[in-house]
Amino acid sequence: MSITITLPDGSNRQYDASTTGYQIASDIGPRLASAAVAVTVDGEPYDLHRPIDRNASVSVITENTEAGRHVIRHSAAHIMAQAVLDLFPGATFAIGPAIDDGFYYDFSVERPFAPDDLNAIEDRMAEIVAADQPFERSELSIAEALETFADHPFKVEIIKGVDADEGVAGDTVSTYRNDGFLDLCRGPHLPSTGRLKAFQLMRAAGAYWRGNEDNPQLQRIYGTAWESKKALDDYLNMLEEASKRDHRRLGVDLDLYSFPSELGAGLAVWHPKGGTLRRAVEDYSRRTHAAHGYEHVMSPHLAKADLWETSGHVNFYRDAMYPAMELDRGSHGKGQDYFVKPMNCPFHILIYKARSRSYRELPLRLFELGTVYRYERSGVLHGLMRVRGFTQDDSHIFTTEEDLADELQRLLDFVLMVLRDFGFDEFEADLSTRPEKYVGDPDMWERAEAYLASALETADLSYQLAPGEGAFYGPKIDIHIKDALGRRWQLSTIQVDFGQPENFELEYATNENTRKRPVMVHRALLGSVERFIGILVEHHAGAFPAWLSPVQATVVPVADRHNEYATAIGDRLVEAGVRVEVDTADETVGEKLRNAITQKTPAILVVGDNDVENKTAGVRMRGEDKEARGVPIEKVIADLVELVAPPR
RNA sequence: GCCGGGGUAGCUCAGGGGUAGAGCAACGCACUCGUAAUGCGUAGGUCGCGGGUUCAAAUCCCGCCUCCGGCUCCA
Repeated sequence: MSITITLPDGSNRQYDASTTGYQIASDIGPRLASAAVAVTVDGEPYDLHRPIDRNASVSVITENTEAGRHVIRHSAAHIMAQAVLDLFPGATFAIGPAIDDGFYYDFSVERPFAPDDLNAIEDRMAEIVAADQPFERSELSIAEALETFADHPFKVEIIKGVDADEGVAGDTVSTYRNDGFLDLCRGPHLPSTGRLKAFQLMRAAGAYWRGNEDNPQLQRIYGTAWESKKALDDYLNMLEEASKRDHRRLGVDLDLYSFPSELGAGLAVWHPKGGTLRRAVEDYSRRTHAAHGYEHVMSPHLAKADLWETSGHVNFYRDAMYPAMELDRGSHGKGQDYFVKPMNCPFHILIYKARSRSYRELPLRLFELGTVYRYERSGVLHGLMRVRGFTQDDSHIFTTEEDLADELQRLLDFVLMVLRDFGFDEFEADLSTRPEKYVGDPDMWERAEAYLASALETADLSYQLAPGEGAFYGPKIDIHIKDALGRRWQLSTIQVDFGQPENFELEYATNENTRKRPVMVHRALLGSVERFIGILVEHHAGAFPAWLSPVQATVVPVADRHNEYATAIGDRLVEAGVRVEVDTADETVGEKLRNAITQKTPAILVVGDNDVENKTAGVRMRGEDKEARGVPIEKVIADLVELVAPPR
């Protein structure tokens, strides 16, 4: 019997009903055949050697694509599990998917894996790869599978689970066998273990079964696998580059901030240079908000428990709040509980409520660089990226529902402008819609979701829908940026809130002198200033755009006798608004230059005899290894003034 | 919080029951130098904190703090 195979280019080929993806790939070309790791048949992933027995559209998955690497990594996970089960008698295995950049597998073992164990496992994996064992697919009924995996309780749970997605489809499950190792798996897999060309185990860690702390903790091993040794090396180099850019390391090298253990976990102090950087960021934020119709407000760090009860935080957010402090306790009576603020919104609401509001003053945009404190569990703290006290560029917009669409559009334009000004130009957005538990009118929700979507479309921002992921009080947009290493960070968030205006009974007077309830929008552009600066440091690898650099220019005198001239130039630059250092250290030019380069100073001015005589300087810009000699000092100053100008 | 690995000079790290080590940084002296490390010298440590074992603890044991990698959550 003959079947018709349709290829992605629309062409058709005739085959026997027992053909395989490998056969088809080979007919197209030998190079494709050797790069192929699997195929899709009418969109469904198939092993290369799994027979295709019907008319279908087939496309070949090659090893150098994300889909291809997914297959490679999934097979690598199997081979690792096989090695672990070989080496650790009594071990049982749970789940082992491919993930971004690699794979992991979770095991239940008698003792946690030690670093040396990973080497042994890697060696065993290499043997399995060398043996080039074919992966063989077969299908079992649920009953057969339960019997087959009776010794592996986590597999049994997966087989029984209706929602589980690991190889479960209808009445049967598929398994893959290579040599003596059998795993429950949906596939597809590489044709054989020998096709795993480049892999490395990365680390072991504890992980809860299904990510739930109430479940037993398993031992997870992370690995990475690639289509070639070169691709693996590139990835390892990227990790190396990332660790060189680590904001915690650069924080020390560039003297920006530190995390003294005397302070406590998750708390940072800002050194003068970090303080300067942070002030540049915050000044920019204040300036641009003022220019975009925001009014600056300020609020204290504490408020009475009553306020947090009205706002719902005590009910919904208490886990992340610091415990209450009882103040003003009299000699017999009970005092008043106060909470440190985890959010700024209730304060801004109180400002709104301070007097009656008219439709004429809406949208009212209240802005604050508000420092909030959230209790984060000790294990999750991470440099500036995850701290226990941080400052949000926070704003609450009070608007009529009629103005909401326009306001969201303006807001999104503003967000993108700000992120671009800091050097980010790749964005992705998530639109999170109404969850099962929600407050407010469903029609209003739908309208707000539509406004958010249309704002995204008008801004030409690609976005993913996250159905049901909105907060209970309103839908939201989250904006992610991609940094210089291609990593994705969530920065901005725009959240519509139907709940708080209700909680606080907010109103405004309409043009007909009736009372209506405003809609609130919570939004933060940089998110947390601390975290944002951590991301900036890593994105720019510490070589900040000149307007953000703590030191924008360093003046290097060639010898002692040029110190006076160098200092005079420094004074001129300070007057012109440039952040400058004059390096009069008793060192060679080479050493002083090296220090300034290591500190990633945007501009270095070297001055010697010729410069003193001619009122010039040698100018060496960051990233260039050729300098300009004898530049007239007036031009140097004018150029630097231009260089350090903020984007707006 | 849980699992694993760490904490020795400002930084990066070696050492491992019996007088605490290196490189860089710092400080001093000499050198006065034209685009990525001048030379010589000096100083610097309750070996994270507390308790225990021991004639003796940085080293072994216990507890705590803190950092790193994960789990979970999010700015």
